[in-house]
Parts: sequence; structure tokens; C-alpha cells
Amino acid sequence: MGIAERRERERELRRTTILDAAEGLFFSNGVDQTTMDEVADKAELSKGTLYLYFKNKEDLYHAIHYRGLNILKNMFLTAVGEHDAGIDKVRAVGEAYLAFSRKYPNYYGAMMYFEANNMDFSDQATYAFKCHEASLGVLRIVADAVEAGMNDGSVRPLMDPQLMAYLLWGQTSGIILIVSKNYDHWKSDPEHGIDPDMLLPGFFDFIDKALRTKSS
Amino acid sequence: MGIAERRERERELRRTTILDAAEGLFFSNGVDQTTMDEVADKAELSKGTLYLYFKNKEDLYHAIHYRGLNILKNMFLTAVGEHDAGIDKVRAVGEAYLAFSRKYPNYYGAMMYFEANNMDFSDQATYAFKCHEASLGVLRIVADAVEAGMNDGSVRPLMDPQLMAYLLWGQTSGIILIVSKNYDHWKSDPEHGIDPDMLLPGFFDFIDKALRTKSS
DNA sequence: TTAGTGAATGACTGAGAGTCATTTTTTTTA
DNA sequence: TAAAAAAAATGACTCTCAGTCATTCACTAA
Repeated sequence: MGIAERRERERELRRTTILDAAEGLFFSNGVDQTTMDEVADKAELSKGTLYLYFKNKEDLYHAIHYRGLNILKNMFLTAVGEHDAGIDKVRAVGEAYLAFSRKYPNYYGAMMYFEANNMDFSDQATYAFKCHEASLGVLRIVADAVEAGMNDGSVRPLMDPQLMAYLLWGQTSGIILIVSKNYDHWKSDPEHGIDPDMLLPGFFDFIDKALRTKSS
Repeated sequence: MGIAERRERERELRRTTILDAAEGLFFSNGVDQTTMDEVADKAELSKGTLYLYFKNKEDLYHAIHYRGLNILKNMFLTAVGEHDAGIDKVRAVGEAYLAFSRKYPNYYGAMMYFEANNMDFSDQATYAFKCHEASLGVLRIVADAVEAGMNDGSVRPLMDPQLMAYLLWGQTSGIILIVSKNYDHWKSDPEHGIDPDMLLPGFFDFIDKALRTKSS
């Protein structure tokens, strides 16, 4: 009776092998520049096998995206766990998001790619759907931090916590995206007077000031 | 001697014909679901001709993006022209951005697509490059509004105007993206308590409060 | 009228995603 | 242990489609 379990384990292993191969190629050469034949080669499997584990090329990319979301989720959970006051949790989450975009630029790139394109989540058997659910999970961490802050009196109860989480998420994503796009350019060309390393801390201070209660 | 000029006019006309055809198909069926043969058919031209006017399919999509950027630019210029105080110009630009995303969701979609993907601007003969320049032009309108506000004393001189323009742009883009993605969902499912039509005005108020000087 | 130039054509090529009949491997049954 | 059944893997093949290029067509100038 251990056979079904071992099968499942082996199946999971194959899936990981394929994902590792795809990730390496996608991240170093770009998704469009990578063929499924190349992925199969690198995974030492035939092309047909890839399609036993993933619906299609996009699904494969979504699966990588899903990995990134799990990393992000854990970084958020760690960040939240390191602070007591809600307002501090909120800020820590923002900083964790920035750290994520720096440490895993390729996962971050995948996130942005899917964020900007309206995906079809109707088929629950796809990684697109799993990513959708995972995103909601990540957002809930933010909303919980906001809510905790409103409950402990450290965050101004300006609006519904869920709503505020969306607002914070959107703003922060937007700014991180801009900074990450222009980082090298701004760094190498200091005549603009824009120091990209100052921008995000400044933004976090700004948000902090807007949300934090006087008493906190 | 008017021949060269007429040629140029006709060339411009052809380009417009192709763009109109592509835009219709791209916007109603999606870029990936549209073939260049279909575009050629709709434009009543042969496929080869498309490639006399646009480098490739992506360039064609960039050209449509470029149209959108010009519309946005004009909306921004109008918005800025309707107000005197810098802070009011800034807010009007934000509201114009929102109006743009509502009125031209497909142009807006193209913008998001290119914003999230790192494009190659090295070839100055592509529409990608023209879009890059146009984006900078649009951003300069924002920066000018901010600077005007700092000069007339209506906007707090918290940081370099250009920098603040980037910050505002990033935040606003991020939030508009989120709202536009979830608009229908939130509208149709009011149990969340999130009214998407309240979210953006609330955000603009928030920014207004953060930037506006007491005396203004 | 004719030579020359620029524009347009569409059949063709190459690339690559996805399929499926066949083979190989593993498990179950007798 | 051998045969049958089931599961997994294969890779040659198909089909779609972006992009090309030798050829044709239309217009202009000599």
C-alpha cells in the first residue's frame, strides 16, 4: 500500500525536476526565448512528458510564479511575526516586499507579468488558479496586519482593513516596479539627483506617518 | 514637387489603416489570438505590406500603445490647464489618469503590459523607443505640476519634484491597476463591503491631504 | 514610349507548441 | 515465475503562424 504514496512522491519529484529546468532557462534566457524542447533536454525528459505534468508552457510559468508567491508569503509571515504593534507589522510587510523584489528579481518579474495581464482563473486545475488563491492569501496577511493595528490602536481606522490592504498593496507594487525598472539607470546616471536607495525608505516613512496614530 | 509630400501623406494613411485594423482585432480578440494574416485581411492589404510599415507584430502593438500615450498626454495637458494652483493640477492629473483607464481600458491595458515588461529601447527606429520617450513626456507633465505647486506654495516641498512625480505615478498606477482588475468582481459581489467607485476618490483625498500645504 | 523607382504581393520557410500512436517500465494477477 | 494489465514515457509528427523575398504592379521622369 505504500506504492501509491511512493508514486505520488516520485511524481512530485519529476514535477520539481521539470520546474527547476524551466526556471533556470526562463530566468536566464527569458520565457519567450526558451523552447519546450530545451526545457525537456535540460530536465533529461522527452517533451511529451512535460505535458503530462503541466498543461502548457504558460502553466509551467505559472507554476514558477506559484513558487515565488510561496516565498513571498513566508517572507511576509516572518516579517509580521517579528513585530508586536500592528503598524510595525504593516511597515515590515512593505519592507519585506521590497526585499523580495531585490532578492528574487525573476520571481518578482513573473509576479508583475501576471499582475499586469488579466488571467483566466476559471479552470481550477491550472497553476493560474492556484496563483490566484495564493495571491489572495498573501493579501490577507497584509489585511490582518492592518486589522491588528486598528485593534491595538496603532493604525488609524481610516477605512476597512481589507480595503486599506489593497490600497497599500497597489501603491507599494507600483513604486517598487518603477524603482526596479529604473534602478540601474538612476544608479549609473546620478545627475538626475535621484537615489533609488532613498526612494523606497522615504515612501515607507511617508506611509508610516499617514497611518500611525499619535499615541503609538 | 508635391509628389514626395503626397507620397508621405499616403504612407501615413496606409499606416493608419493598418493600425486601425490591428487595434480592432487586438482589442476585441487579444493580441495573441490575432494573426498577422487577419490584420492584413482586415486592412485589405497583403501580409508583406504590414512589414513595410511595422518592424514586427510587437512593434505594431507598440504603435497602438503610442496612440494611447498621446491620448493620455493630451488628457493630462487639459487637466493641468484647467487649474491654477499646483496642488490642484496634481490632483487633476491623477483624476485624468483614472478617467483614461476607464474610457480607454484597452489602451490602458497596453500601457500596463509594457510597463510590467522590460522593453528594449535601444533601437531608436522602433515604436518601443517612441513609447519610451512619450512616457517620459507624460511624466514630465506630472513633474511640472508638482514643481509648479512647490513654487506657488501649494505643495509641500518634501522632495525633488521629479522624484515625487515618479512616486505619485507609481502609486497611482498600482492602485488603478488593482481596481481595474477587480472592478467587476467587487461591483457584482458587494458582500466584501468594497465599493470600487469610492476607492480612488479616497486615495486622491489621501494624497491631497499629504501634499497640500496648510495655507493652501 | 520606355526605363527606372518605389510599393505591394503572396507563396514559401523555419520555428516551435502541442499531440498521440507506440514503446518501455512497473504492478498486478494467475 | 510468466502473462496480463496499467501507468509512464517517448519522439516523430502536425499545424499554426511570424516573418521573408523573388516577383509583379503602379507610377514617374526622361
